[in-house]
Amino acid sequence: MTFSESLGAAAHSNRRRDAKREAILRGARTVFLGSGFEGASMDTVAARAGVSKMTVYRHYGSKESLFAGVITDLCDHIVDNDLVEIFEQPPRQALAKFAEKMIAITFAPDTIGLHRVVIAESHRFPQLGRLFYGAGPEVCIAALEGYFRRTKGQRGFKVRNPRRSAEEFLELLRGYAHLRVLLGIDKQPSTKEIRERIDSAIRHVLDVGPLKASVRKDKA
Amino acid sequence: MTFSESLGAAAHSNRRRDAKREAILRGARTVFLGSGFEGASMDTVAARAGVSKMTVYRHYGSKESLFAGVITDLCDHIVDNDLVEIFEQPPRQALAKFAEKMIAITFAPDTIGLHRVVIAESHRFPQLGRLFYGAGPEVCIAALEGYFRRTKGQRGFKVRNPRRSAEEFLELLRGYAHLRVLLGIDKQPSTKEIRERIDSAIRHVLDVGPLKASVRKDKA
DNA sequence: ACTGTACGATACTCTCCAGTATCGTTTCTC
DNA sequence: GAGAAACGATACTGGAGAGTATCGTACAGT
Repeated sequence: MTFSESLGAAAHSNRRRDAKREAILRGARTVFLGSGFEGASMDTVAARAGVSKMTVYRHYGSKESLFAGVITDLCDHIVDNDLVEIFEQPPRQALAKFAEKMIAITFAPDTIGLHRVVIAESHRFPQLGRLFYGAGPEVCIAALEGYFRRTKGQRGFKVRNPRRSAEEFLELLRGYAHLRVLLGIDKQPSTKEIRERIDSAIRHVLDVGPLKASVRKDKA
Repeated sequence: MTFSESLGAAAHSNRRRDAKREAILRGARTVFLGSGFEGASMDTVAARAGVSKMTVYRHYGSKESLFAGVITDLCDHIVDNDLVEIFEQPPRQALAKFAEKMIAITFAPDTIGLHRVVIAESHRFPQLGRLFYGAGPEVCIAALEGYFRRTKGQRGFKVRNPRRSAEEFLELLRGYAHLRVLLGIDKQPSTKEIRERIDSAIRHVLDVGPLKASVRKDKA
């Protein structure tokens, strides 16, 4: 929810205006994520949104403002589903499920584009860097950290510092596969690599038996 | 493009010309890393290099060509020292030394700027993404992979797949600290975080004996 | 000293693009 | 159905920046 939206749009519930605003946002999203801030032109945005350029400027006073609106909107929807309920199952399944969710979010085309453009423009818009990190990575890290904190002391966990382990789990998940996608070298990581990464991440925080045979909670 | 130019310049060793070319490259490096490709202007580059704009165009025929030259030159010098001799010591010291080296390279301002700009422009210049990855991360991964391969079977190593372990070691090293710097949130990781990351990375690939914090006596 | 090549300075062209102005038309609200 | 707000189309301004032209000057090698 953007400030101007929650104010101006809620005051008068103009259906037509909101639809246009949404169209502008969608068009601008495509263009900005594809061409970056400098590379995008307002004419292209207007054309892509199927809207007159004047309409764009009636809604967003400047290119900067529109860009900020696009990024803010995207950041609001990076992690839409709540991650808490995932953890209501045995550790291995919980972490595996969480990992799959993380992979799906991280490598979603919009997330990749957002990632790229925010890194590129973090000089011009320093606040957007913080916004993105807080709405994306930080949310995921915090969710996992909370889980580790709740399960602290339970057998089977190799967690000493919940915060550290949460970061490390997610770092092993994305790793260089993420960079390769950001650089356009790979389009997506292979399913094999995803499987291996999930396995490694879980092994890093859980005491997994030497082989596939999962050792249940017996005494040591 | 770059190849023909570098040949032509080497054919006649004109000292003055080479000095100018070097100055242009230095100036362009600063401007491009600071403002990105679109954000940089050729006038600024010329001024920064202390050179006429015409001179810039006599050396590099276009902005694209100059940009490619800058990135190529930077990629040639990401990992300048040879990493092999580092490994000629006991595993822990070897890995610790290697890790410090990697941290220093990864978080060097020029590397950060290069990273940022290559990610940003990987659409416009797809080959530069591959060039960067091959000259930076890939070199480091391969060096560590080679070490793991040579020490295969030795006691103390938790390496099953040398390639995977090499990637994971480096991923734990940079992790979100790297992203935070790329986003301009942090200027550099703290020395404490660096220490912890090196420790985690080594623990991930080495069987480290139970140290101080291993015994859980806190939090009932 | 001589000649060719590289450099500097300035001014110029051309294109692209952000943002504005105008005004007629559509659509929502009451 | 009337009035108000929003939209569309088009043309415009002003500025920034890539790349060029010209010509006079500085420097290298013989």
